[in-house]
This record gives sequence, C-alpha cells and structure tokens, in this order.
Amino acid sequence: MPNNHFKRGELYSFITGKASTAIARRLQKKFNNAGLNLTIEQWSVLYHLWKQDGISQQELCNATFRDKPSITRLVDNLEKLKLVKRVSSKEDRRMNLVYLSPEAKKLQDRTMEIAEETLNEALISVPADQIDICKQVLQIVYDNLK
Amino acid sequence: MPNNHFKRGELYSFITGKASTAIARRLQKKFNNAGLNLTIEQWSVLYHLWKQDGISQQELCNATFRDKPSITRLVDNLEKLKLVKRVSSKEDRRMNLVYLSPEAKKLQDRTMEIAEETLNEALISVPADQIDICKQVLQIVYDNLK
DNA sequence: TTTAACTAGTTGTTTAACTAACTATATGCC
DNA sequence: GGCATATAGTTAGTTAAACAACTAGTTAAA
Repeated sequence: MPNNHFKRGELYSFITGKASTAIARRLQKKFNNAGLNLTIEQWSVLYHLWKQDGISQQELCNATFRDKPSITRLVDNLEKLKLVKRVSSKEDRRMNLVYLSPEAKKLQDRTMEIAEETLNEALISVPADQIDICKQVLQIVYDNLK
Repeated sequence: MPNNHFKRGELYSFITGKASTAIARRLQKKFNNAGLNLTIEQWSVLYHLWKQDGISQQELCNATFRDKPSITRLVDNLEKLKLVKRVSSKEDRRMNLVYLSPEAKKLQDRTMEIAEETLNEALISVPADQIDICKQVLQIVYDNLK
C-alpha cells in the first residue's frame, strides 16, 4: 500500500537533496574563506578519524557511506596533503589502517566550529522540535534504503 | 544567538545528506534494472523540461540548483542520447532553448512512476504529518542558504 | 557610436561517485 | 596441503560538480 505523500511537483527536491547540497556548498565556501584547503568530502573522512583514529579503509566506507574506490581516492588525496597516513595492519596484511597526522588533529576544533556555525545558519527560524522530527525522518529514510 | 541543536555526533548525516544520497542511489538502481540508460542528474533535467519544454539553459540552472557548466555538460550528454535538442533563441541569440525529443517525452510516465515508488519505499513507516514537517524544514534550510 | 558592463553559454582543470575488473591476502572445506 | 570462496584494497573509464577563464551577444551610458 503506497503512501503517495508526494505530488509530482514536490518530488524533485526530496530526491535531489537540495537542502543538503546547499548546506555542503555553504560549508565549503566557509572553509575556502577561512583559508582551509580542504574539500567537504575530505573533511567528512577526517570527521570519522577524529572520532576514532587508525580505522581501516573499509570502516571508513561504512562510516561515510561511500564505496571502496571513493575511499581509496580520498585517502590518496589526504595523504598528498599530509593529513593522514596509511599503515598496513600487522594482524591482517590486506588492511590499511588510516592514521591522522598531527596537522590533521589541529584542524578538528576549527572545522567543527565552522560546521556548527553553518548548521545554525541553515536552521535559523526552525523550531527545535521540528528539527528533531526532521532528523528522525531522515534517519528512517536512510535505514529503509541503505 | 546560535541554536546549537546539533551535537557533534549528529552533525555529519545532516551535512552530507546521507538520506537523499540513499534515495538517489536506489532510484538509479531502479532505472538500471528497468533498462533505462539514464543518470539521475540527466533525469532531473528532463523532469523540469516535462513541466515546461523549451526553457533556456539558465532557467534549467535555476530549476535544478546547478551552475552553468554543469548544465552545459548535462545537455551535451542528453543531446548525445538524442533526448533533447538545443535551439538557439530568435529573440536573444545568446540563449539556447532546450527541447525534448519525442523519445524523451515517452520516458516521463515510466520514470515518474519509478521515482514515486522509490519515495514510497524510502518513507515506509513514516507518519504523513512527520513527512510534511520534514519537507517544510528542508525547504526553510534551502531558503536560508540558497 | 562606441565603449563599458552585463548576460548566456562553453571550455579546461581538479575532485569525486559509480561500475567493473583486477591483485593480494585470509578463511574454510575436502 | 590445496582449492574455492570471501575480503581489503587498487586501477581504469565514464559521468558529474565546482571554479576560473573564456567567447559571443545584448544593453546602456558617455
């Protein structure tokens, strides 16, 4: 039994994620203005390493919802920027464990602050309880499809 | 005065748009399974042409929330697929008006059905009133940042 | 009228997503 | 042990996004 909550005219925004695109663009612009030479995708990898350093590329795939080739290239580029280092695991030599450089650790506070600021700008005039509902709906959508 | 509704652990999903990514991937998979040789980005351009045929590339930029180079390339690829045609405007010779081919018109019903089906799968077990709130929040976010 | 400023679209470059095909290591079964 | 299978990661090719620099046509003002 389909819900059919979406009339045709409303369908587009939801599928193409205009809101999250707008957030990501604003955040990227703020990074650039702050002189941070960092893409949002690179930042999203660092984000998970700040939570737990030294995880494998496969774990980064799961955490960031990206496939293996994407993580390979992102880690390549982060290595070029000297922000992370691959260390092959001694327990399982197939695995690369990805470690933050000291320089990358320094980026955490500043970039998280900018990210929070961006979200606050995005959510101006949205009541807190509606934000909560929105987060819950998006979580269910993700769980339904992942 | 910042809202600070987002704890660090919740911030990531909202910025990277995991839910809309999941929707787009599911829709792309359904297109592929249906034998439709069409990317979601290409479909999103056709989507607006189905609403109004013969609009300019600039109008497609506004409608799809993409920049001009992106639309140039998408229209390039849609032309290669013989789904649209550029016709330079007689009133303003700088403008290309983009027209659907008969073949593209045939795609509308089938792809819109698949898109609606995808959204219904995404929204299983989400109450209608919460979907409405979520749509409103995302619209405000978009308006706040665009 | 011609010059400046603006608008529509294109091209080049870098980064990233997705698929498929690949290498190397690990695991499990006979 | 040896073979099949699974897992971790890489490489190649196509499509797309973001940005800067560009061409060409239009508008407006000196």
